[in-house]
Amino acid sequence: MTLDFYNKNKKIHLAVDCIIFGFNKEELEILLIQRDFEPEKGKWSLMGGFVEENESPDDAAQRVLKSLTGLDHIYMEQFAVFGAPDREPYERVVSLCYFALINTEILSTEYKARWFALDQCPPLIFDHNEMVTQAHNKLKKKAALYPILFELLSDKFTIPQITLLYEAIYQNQLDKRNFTRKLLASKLLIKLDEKDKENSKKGAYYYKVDKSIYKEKIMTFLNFLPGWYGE
Amino acid sequence: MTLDFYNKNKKIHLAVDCIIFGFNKEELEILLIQRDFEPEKGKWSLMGGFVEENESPDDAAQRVLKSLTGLDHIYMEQFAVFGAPDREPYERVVSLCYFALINTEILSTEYKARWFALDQCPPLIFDHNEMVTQAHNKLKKKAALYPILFELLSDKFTIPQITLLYEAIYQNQLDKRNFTRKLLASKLLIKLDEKDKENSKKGAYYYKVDKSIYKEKIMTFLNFLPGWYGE
DNA sequence: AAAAATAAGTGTTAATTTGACACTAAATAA
DNA sequence: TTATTTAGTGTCAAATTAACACTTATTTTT
Repeated sequence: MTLDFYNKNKKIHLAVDCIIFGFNKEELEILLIQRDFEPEKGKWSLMGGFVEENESPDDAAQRVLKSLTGLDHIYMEQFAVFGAPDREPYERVVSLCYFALINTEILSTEYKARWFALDQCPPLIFDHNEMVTQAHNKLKKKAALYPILFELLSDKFTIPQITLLYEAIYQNQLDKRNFTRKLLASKLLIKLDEKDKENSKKGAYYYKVDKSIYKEKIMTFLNFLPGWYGE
Repeated sequence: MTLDFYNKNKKIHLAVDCIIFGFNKEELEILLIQRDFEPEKGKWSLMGGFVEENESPDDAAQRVLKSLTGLDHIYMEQFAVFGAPDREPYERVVSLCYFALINTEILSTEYKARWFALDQCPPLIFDHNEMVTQAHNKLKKKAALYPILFELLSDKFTIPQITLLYEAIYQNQLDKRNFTRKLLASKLLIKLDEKDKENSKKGAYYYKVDKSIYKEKIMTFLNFLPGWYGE
């Protein structure tokens, strides 16, 4: 069945781009690849690729990310569409943008993707720098409203670690006492017996997320940061 | 310049769909059209159409909405992508979804689009019902966090009116005194001398948004509703 | 002209949450 | 044993929240 309705429309290249933020104890980083193919060979860019015939955009994002970085089963959120007719100089491509935040350690060194400090991000191809800026803004908002960040850290983490993560995202200092109080008030954290002794002499207790109440409690996290609500 | 890189990719039909919520004194409504063209002729659907060669998706959404409803310069937000390979049975189409909230009164009767109470939305083509659900969830979240709703009402409005709007969106009762207090605490509202006498004997004062401080104050609206944060 | 009806508008209080503030505790290294 | 380092904790005043019901202005009815 071929309908005139569809035939009259010109199809468009559809792509996905992945903005992967990384955190590992100190600062917020971003994952980039140096293109070893034309066009724009040799330049830095986000991980991107076309949506294939029989996959959804979400699947395409997963596939592209895995093929370029080896990262598998990363939960990415689709957050923007870049679709200006002339955004790529060669042919028209509409790009669906996804972002995620992961622990930098889980990246295998076999792949050519490289971490950059967010504030030292090099010039990227096309409109990719703008994509990074928008993704960072989205991340700030998300972090203020949802405890997603717990999921994105490893399955266990210390309070000093999560504090540093929030400080990295917002590029600001947080009051340790007040922040800890809010964290614990959520009742989402379960204290483990184990301590992380790598980062201090005293050692900090590990916590994990209480998944059983996670879904219902998700909303108690509003106002998570004092006066910091993103954008 | 034709690059192998692009040639290897199969292009895809790209469409936009517009979810337009309407409010007018009482309940939340949704704008739909009955298709007078194939495929799915005669069925109810959202306002949709393809992205053309030389327009951005945002422009396409504006054009499609205007052509089907006459509505012009409506600020719509792109909030989701529906892209499962088989979401339309005829050919593959990836749809970019936009939503907005407007006053039902501004719709001209010359067009065939029709308002439905949100809770009496008929079955729609393809995955359009799911699009409506997702847009409604997004609207709830937005309304809790931003004072956008003021912009979507007419340029002047009464406090009882805006209270009803929030109640319609959240399908819940709000405490009039507490809600009024929060509204005024934002200092975003300027009281006018004029009263709306249509809806009560006593009459309710009109207010308008103080645009001069609107931008900076936008964030003071967080926690606008008691315990209601959407999703 | 008085009374009834309707929706607008307003205040108090107790409980909770916030943000500002600095010391003690635990472990290791010197 | 002393010094060093980072984890972990408590108080208080101020602000915000949510629960609560009566008065006011106007029109309609009698």
